[in-house]
Parts: sequence; structure tokens; C-alpha cells
Amino acid sequence: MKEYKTEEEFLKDYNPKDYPSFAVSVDILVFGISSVDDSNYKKLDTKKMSVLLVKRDSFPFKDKWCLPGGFVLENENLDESPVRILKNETGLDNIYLEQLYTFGNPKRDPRMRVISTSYMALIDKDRIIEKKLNNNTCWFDIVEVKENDKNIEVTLVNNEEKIEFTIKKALKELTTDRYSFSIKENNSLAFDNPLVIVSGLERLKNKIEYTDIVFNMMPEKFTLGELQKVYEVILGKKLLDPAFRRIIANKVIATDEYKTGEGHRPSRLFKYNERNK
Amino acid sequence: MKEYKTEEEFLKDYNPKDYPSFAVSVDILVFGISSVDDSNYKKLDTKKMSVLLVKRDSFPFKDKWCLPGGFVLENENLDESPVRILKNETGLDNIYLEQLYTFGNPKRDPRMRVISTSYMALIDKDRIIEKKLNNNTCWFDIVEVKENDKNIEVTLVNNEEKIEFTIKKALKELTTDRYSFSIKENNSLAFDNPLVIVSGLERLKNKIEYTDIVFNMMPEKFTLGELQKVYEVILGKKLLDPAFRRIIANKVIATDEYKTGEGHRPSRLFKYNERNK
DNA sequence: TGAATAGTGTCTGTGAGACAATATTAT
DNA sequence: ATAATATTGTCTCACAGACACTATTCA
Repeated sequence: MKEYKTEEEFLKDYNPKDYPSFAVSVDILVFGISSVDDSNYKKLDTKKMSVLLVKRDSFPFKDKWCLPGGFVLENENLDESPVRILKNETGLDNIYLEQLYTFGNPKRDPRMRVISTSYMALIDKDRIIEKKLNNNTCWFDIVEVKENDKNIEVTLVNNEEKIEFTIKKALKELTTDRYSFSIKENNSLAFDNPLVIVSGLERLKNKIEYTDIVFNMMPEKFTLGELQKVYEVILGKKLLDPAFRRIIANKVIATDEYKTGEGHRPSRLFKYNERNK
Repeated sequence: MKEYKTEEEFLKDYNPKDYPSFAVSVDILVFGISSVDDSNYKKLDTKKMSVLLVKRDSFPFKDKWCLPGGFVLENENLDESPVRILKNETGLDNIYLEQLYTFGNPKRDPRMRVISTSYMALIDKDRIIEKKLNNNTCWFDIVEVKENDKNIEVTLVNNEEKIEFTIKKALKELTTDRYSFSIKENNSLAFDNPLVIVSGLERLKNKIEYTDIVFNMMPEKFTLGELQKVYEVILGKKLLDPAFRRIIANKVIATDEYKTGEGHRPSRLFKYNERNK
């Protein structure tokens, strides 16, 4: 092996082709919260959470749905790649993004060896509803997440289609960590996208409890009832009013405005309290 | 654009060179807990946490210390790469590993474009102390982690050397997430390794509270005093005995054995209670 | 015997769960 | 008036922090 005196000298001789080469892609799991009108004028709108999916128009996985995503560019910072792709594919800009997990199964993509880093994006879907999505891009509502010791079953629907998949939970052998996930049933989604969705759901459920992440999914002003409904959708359970109000008390600031015309007592509008802690 | 009828047909024509190519590497942050003999025969051994570092013998970053790691192989699952590398570089086998974060700054490595996924490994260092490490591999004790609103300062030492670095904490602009980290001062470590170390310290601190991860760093049988000292080293603060015992009460099972000969009342040995929840 | 840790008892304050009660609106 | 949500009050229970006390060993 040749000896080099300086780093410059070494780099001049260096040949990148000596190392295995991979394509690197990102998958973006976009969660959006939106309102569902209730027919009863007295009832509050309910909230639902949706995932943004793209219909693949080319191989591999042609005609299956997949998460928005794409390849990282040659001189692009990994963390900036999802920002660019989200803007291109969906027109969405200035959005909360966080890295989830990097998947690197050699058989992930039949074309070539791909390493894929997944990101989770959170938005208030009502706020961007007017933006036109590409016509191969579509919101799917998360209508059911059934979890027990062994499996997680997820059901997504849009106007015409229904997507279902099942994830198998397994305790890792050696470790005392949480569960590891593997895909058990999946007919509609490309790649290992079901794993990404489940990881994101878990991450969101956890982080809503100890961060202020939820306010990325809220409009600027909101009632506590609305905020509570968002918590309930994400956590998948009802919360008691007084307990909820205690929890979020110092995360919000009251405004002077009220939301009226709802067929019942008007409720005060609140804002996110950014200076919290 | 040519139209393909089947996936097979498409794949035959497909040329991987159409996509930017990256090298993919893993960095492994190995945390080990070990005992420090106290000169006073009556005092309990204290515990310390150490990080495994390797001295680089080639460019880039020649003669700097870095985390064990290497390139992912062509047909290797990403998550299996750190297992192989750990075994080769250190002889360590059957170890708790979890993925931390994937770093992909284009200037990370002067040789070429590299994406690097970091993993955290946890071990009971006393249990493997007899294994001979390569002579360019060395444990550094984490002797100080000073954190305030703006910075995290970390000091590592081995017998001869002292490594210090400072990480700058910044609130992300858009997001309401936790802090984002950047390197402020670093003279001794290669690549972005200081970021990996700090991420791991944070992850460990968090997870020790809501998982059983700590038992990966314990011998099979241990006293509650020892376990408490490990918590204290990781959390960086003293804990009160009764509170601690309440917390870990259903994570451990008492054995019939006692640890004696310590110059004070013997203490019962406990085991990890695996069937917990 | 004394230093040191092991292990337990218990008081207090905080905070979540639960339920009740009151307030206010649009139809 | 009524249905529906908004908002607050408060009781109880679980649990963490804090401190005190007892137990036991070995040089």
C-alpha cells in the first residue's frame, strides 16, 4: 500500500469506484389534519388524519401507491432533499420535517441497490387545501389503526380506493428495545412504505406527549376543543376535558376572539405559546 | 420516453448509472459501562461510561480518533452492517444495537459523497474487558458533559489523551421540535463524529426512562446500588434511594444471592425481569 | 466500634383520572 | 326550551421528592 504524506496527495490518487456504490432516496410521509363536516349543525366538526400518496406511473411497482419521494442529488444535503421533493411533487413549502429511519434492505428496490431515508412531514391540511396537487397525488384518510400484541392493521381510504396492510410486531431477540416491525400483508403500497407509515404513526403518538409538535398541524388560531380532537385522532382515544386542559395549559395563549355560530356556546380561540419553556 | 409493458422488460433496459451514486457507511457509537475501584475499601466502586474510538491510520483525518465504522457492502442489509463491522474491528459480538440518525452532508468526507448512518451499541464493558482490542482501538471515558441552553461540552479521556468538543444547540426555525445540533469546536475527532456522540447521549438519557435498555449494560446479576449508579452516570445526576427502588421495582427480580465482602452490609443480587410487560 | 451501604417507612405536594356543575349559544 | 359544547371546580388516588430510621457487615 502506497504511503501518502499529505491529505491532498492522498485525495488526488483516490478513486471513488473502489467502494460499492448505492443510490440514495428519501421517502416522505406527509400527515395532514383536516376537518370533517358533521351534518348535525350543533355537532362540532370531527378531525381526521390523512397521508399523501402518489400513484406510480412507471416501473417498478407501476400503478401502486407510494409515498412522495425521490433520489437525493449529487450535491444535495440529505436533510434538504425532502424539502425540495415536497415542493416539486406537491407544491408544499415551509413544512415541518423530521427524519424517521433509514431502510436499507438489499432487495428493497428491484432496479438497484437503494438506501432510503424516510422523513415525516406534518401540516394543517385545511390550510393548504386550495393548492392543486398533481393529479397522480392524492390524500388517503387514515380510517383505522388496529393494534394488538402481534399486529398493527392500517386502513386508508380515498374517494374510490381502500388500502389495507398489516405489520407484524416482534420483540427483538437480543435487545430489550421496543418492537421491530415487518410487513405481513400489503397489496397496494410500493416498496417498504407500510413500515414507514407505521414508524411515523408511532413517532407522532410519542412525540405529541413530550413536544409541541402538534402545533405544526394546527391553524394559527384554534379552539381547545379542536386541539383536543386532534390529540384524540392521533392518540386514538378520547381524552377527558379537564385533564386535557391542564396538559396544554402552558402551551397555548388565549386570544380575545371567539368562534361563534356553532349552535352552542362559543369557544375562545387560542394561539400556540412559542416561548413556552 | 419509452413505454414498457412489464416490469421485467423495464428492468432489462434499466441502467443504474442514470442515478447519482453514493458510498454508504455506518458509524458505531459503542457505550460501555465499567467499574472504577475506589481506594477506600468501604466505598462502593463508582461506575463510568466510555466510548470506543479508533485511531485513523490513513487519510482522510489521518491520526485523528473516530468511531468504529466502515462502508456498507454491496449485498448487505444496512442494519447488519454495524454487526459485521463491530465484530471485525473489535471482536464484539451479540450486542445491543439501535439506529440513531443518518447524516448526509455533501462535504462530510473529502474523498467522495458519503451517506452515513449511525448506530448506538450498548455493552457491559466489564464483561468483555478481557477481549483484546486492536491496538489502534481504545476506550475513552466520558468524564464530563456540561450542558446549558446554548452548548454541550463533552470531555473524553484515556490514559494519555484528552478529547474535548463543543456542540452548539439551536432551536430549529420552522419547527417546534427539540434542538438541532452543530459542531462548534472539535480538534480531535474525525468527520461529524461529535454529533453522533451527542445524539447517542441524548437518546440514551431519554430511553433509560421509558425502556429497559439499561440492562444491556449490566452483568447478569447486580445489586440495586450498582444499577442505581449506572442510572446516575447516564442521567448525570444523583437519585434518591427510595424513589429509584420504586421506579425499577418491577423491572428486576431478586435472587437468593448476596454480594459480600464490601466493608458494609451485603446487598442482594438482582436479575433483569424480562417478562416485564 | 464506626464507617459505609442496604433497605424500609412515611409525610407531603403534584398531577392525572373521574365526575359534577355551571355557562352560553343557535335554532 | 333544548341540544350541544365550553369551561371550571373538586375529590380521590397514584406516585415522586424528601427525609428519617433501622439493619448489617467488615476492618
